[in-house]
Amino acid sequence: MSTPGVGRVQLRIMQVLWDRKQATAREITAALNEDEPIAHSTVQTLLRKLEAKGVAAHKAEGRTFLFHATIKEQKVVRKATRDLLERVFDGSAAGLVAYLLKNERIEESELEEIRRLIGPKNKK
Amino acid sequence: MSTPGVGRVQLRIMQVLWDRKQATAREITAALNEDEPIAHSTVQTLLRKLEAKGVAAHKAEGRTFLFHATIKEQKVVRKATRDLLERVFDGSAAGLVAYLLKNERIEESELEEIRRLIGPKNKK
DNA sequence: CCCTGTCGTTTACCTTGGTAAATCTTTCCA
DNA sequence: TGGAAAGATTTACCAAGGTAAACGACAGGG
Repeated sequence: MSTPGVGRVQLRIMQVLWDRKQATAREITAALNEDEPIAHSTVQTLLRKLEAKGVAAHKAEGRTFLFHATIKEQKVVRKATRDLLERVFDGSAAGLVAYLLKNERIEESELEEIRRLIGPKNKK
Repeated sequence: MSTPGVGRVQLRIMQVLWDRKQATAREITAALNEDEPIAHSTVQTLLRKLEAKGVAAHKAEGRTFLFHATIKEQKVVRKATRDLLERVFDGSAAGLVAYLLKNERIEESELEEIRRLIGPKNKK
């Protein structure tokens, strides 16, 4: 299976799991509520859906469940990025990079790092 | 209204409209079918949905409709990119650029263009 | 011992995107 | 002139994502 897609809120849940390695539903709800209101039952429903698609799992810790991610963040990042690339930039990573450089503000310190990543012009 | 989101296929339809300035439903169906099979009625349904959300419109040309986009491609590109940025890269354009440079193949000729866009290191 | 709060589970909607057949309508040619 | 072809419109599903109340089970305090 080719990395299932996760929705917006589902992703936020996954991010909590990646951050903390493991967390109870309650903890996740608390974490998400720092940004936007969401009912605990909603979080539980989403956790189920995440487990159903195999990207998260849980083990019982007494009466409560401890959830953890079963897929690497890298995979999800890759899929999300590839999606944008395919849909909007005709598959061209360079096109997206160019777009970002032209249209989004980037700090000089960050540009520095980017220059480093590209490396010097190597003449062929 | 803050630029409505358009789905995968809806976006492909919009891309045809941006390309050709205007097109009939038939022409759009034909264009999409070059890549993947899709029923004409599906295209028509989607065109309606696009009109409903105000990103496309039509004028009658005899018995048939001529559709055209009513929103700039730039807007949709921006929204889609911002979405990925917010959801996955914590809003950091530099983070996404770095990710792309590290994980996606980019041609040397394209790198050249990217270097140009960044500009030379200006020492502080 | 029982009541209440906390767990997880079940059930129920709503929206959006996608897919497409069925149907109404008009045109035009055989 | 009558019916097929081609438009548009209506109607119908299905899946996914999100939202959340309702419900059943249980542990722990008073």
